[in-house]
Amino acid sequence: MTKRAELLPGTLDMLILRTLERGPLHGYGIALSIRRISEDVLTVEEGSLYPALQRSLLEGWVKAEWGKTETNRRARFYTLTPEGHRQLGVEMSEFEQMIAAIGRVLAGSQAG
Amino acid sequence: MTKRAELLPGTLDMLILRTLERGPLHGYGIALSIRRISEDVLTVEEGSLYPALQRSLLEGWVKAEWGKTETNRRARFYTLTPEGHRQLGVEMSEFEQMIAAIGRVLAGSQAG
DNA sequence: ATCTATCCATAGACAATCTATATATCCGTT
DNA sequence: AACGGATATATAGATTGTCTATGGATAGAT
Repeated sequence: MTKRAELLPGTLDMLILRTLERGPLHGYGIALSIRRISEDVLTVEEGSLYPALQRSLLEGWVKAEWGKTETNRRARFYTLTPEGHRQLGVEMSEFEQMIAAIGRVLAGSQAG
Repeated sequence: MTKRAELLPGTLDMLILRTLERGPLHGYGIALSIRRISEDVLTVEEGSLYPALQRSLLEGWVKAEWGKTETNRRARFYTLTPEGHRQLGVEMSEFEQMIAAIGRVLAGSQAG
């Protein structure tokens, strides 16, 4: 059976940063948010999420602090930094350029 | 320096199959075609291209035979099989579904 | 004859994702 | 009080895909 990817590789950091642009959130909440807004198309596995958050911390795109959720659970809240905001802009514009280019290659059989 | 990807990972097979849907072509020609149609945004490196073609051969999505180019050069021409055509349809529809989902996350409009 | 562009192909490095696992807590149910 | 399910973080290891680097071959132009 063909294994269906849960995520388009190379887009996870962008999705996380965009999610955090709406406000600080903990890891689990980020994963839920992406899944819900994507209407269950995009599933972020823990094994992808936490390494990605570590990368973003190292890059200075997010900062983290421990806190409590609304339901009184211990969780680590991530906040977008100004660098992260800038990075998101870069990634979104590169992504859109690529999608447009892919669209040009794909166009022809279904575009009409 | 930030390393810019030449290609959105996970899309190469689809781009190759779609290129071959227009007619048989050799590897080098596939790379040139993708680069030109994408207006230099997408660059397919040899180290990505040939392994991808080998995968597609093994999967039965393409078949290959040696021939000559218009300029009298020895080249291996790849042709899309019916299986490859079907596979392309699957990959394009999954891709579009993902792009739509990513678009929802990036746009931030919650569907209700 | 030498250079450039065309053409195929592989090995190894590297990065990103997924699978699997471990730990821990809160809360409702039995 | 014990249990299970949902919440929550995190890492190790496997897998996959792409890129870098390299090698070889040939046609045509200088």
